[in-house]
Amino acid sequence: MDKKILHIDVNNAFLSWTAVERLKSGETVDLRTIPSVIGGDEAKRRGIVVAKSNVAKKFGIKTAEPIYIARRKCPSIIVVPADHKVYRKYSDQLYKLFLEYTEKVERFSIDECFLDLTGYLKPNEDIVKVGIEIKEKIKKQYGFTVNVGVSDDKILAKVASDFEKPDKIHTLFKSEIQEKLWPLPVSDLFMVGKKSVPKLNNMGIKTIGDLANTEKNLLLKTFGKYGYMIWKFANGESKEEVNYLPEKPRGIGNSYTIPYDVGNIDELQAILLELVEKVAYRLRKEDMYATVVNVQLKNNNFKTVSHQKKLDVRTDTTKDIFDAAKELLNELYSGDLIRLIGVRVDGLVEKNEMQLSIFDMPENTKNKKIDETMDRLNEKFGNKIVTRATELNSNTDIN
DNA sequence: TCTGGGGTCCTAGGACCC
DNA sequence: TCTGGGGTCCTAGGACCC
Repeated sequence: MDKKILHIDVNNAFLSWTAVERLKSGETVDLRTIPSVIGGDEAKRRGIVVAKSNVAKKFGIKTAEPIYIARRKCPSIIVVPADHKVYRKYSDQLYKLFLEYTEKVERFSIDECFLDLTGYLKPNEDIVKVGIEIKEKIKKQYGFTVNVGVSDDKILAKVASDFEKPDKIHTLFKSEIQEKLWPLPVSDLFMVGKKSVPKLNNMGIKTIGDLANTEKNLLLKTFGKYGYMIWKFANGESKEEVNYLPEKPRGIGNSYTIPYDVGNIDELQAILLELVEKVAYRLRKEDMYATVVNVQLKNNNFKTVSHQKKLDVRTDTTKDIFDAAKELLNELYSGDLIRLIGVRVDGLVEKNEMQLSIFDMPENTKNKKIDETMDRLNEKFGNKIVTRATELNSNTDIN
């Protein structure tokens, strides 16, 4: 049976949500009606555009570009900081609303969901009508707009929601791809980014239609798996499912652009510990163990290097992760001036089941106890109240 | 006061094993 | 006695997404 899929995407999500929130608290200016962006703190060297109003877009302002460039394009631009709590709130509200239509809702990102309505429509009920109903309900109830893509293929639904914006619904059924999809530039296809476009263009592939009609094996030979994937997307044959069951993360990371360049490994190590504490805390919240630790450095020339290390023993303790991360930092650090430092845990495995035996040996229990206590105190009194910097940075073994 | 941060997945090459 | 080949694991880096 043909699938019935909606992809729903909030228009200028962060900016719209901030605008709505501000209007609710008495602000009279709607950020959506003036040149405005959500942006990072320039003084802290995080000054890029995260989201923009349609008015800002008319000035040629682009997402992810430095704010000083945006300001050059529009000197009167209003820059507003991000507020992830607000975004989470609206995202959750949307998700709940979608669940009224089907239990098969995939949260693809904070502001995008796929809805699989296959088998959830009444006899003769039109999926487009349902899409319109959802779109209008959101506008009326919450005061922001969304785009809706409708298709019998997941990837096509996603591409469709990206057609004309804002506050629009578009269909892109498999039967419509020749007319609606193939004339578009290949860059409009999901997963075709700015590195692939010139390579495809050099092969004479300019439109999605060109891609769809290129010999599959040529793409496979030139681009490997990736080539075959985008070929399937271009032909409306993604066969992708709406993954509505919550999934455990594959990795957890935290990185930090330091407001100034750092050329001192002790200082890097101190920052690394703070990052590890956050990562390890989240890992424990997920009830998972890590088997790989990864440290990344970006120098003042924006060159990025990373090292990773598989652990002999899976762990969720701050100490184990920090010990590994410290080693990796020492290997990596060559005396450059460092702009960003990051840590990730990967190869996550679920805690449940057997697996206990040798990993719960007595020498580990003390570190676990420390972590549990720290987590409780941090939850009670807020982060940063408690720090173990001295213990973990000293040379004494806390075992 | 020049360029974020969170992810996922893939690839290529080396080590190692049979 | 002139250098196999398949498989797995590990690592570093990169492409892409929002």
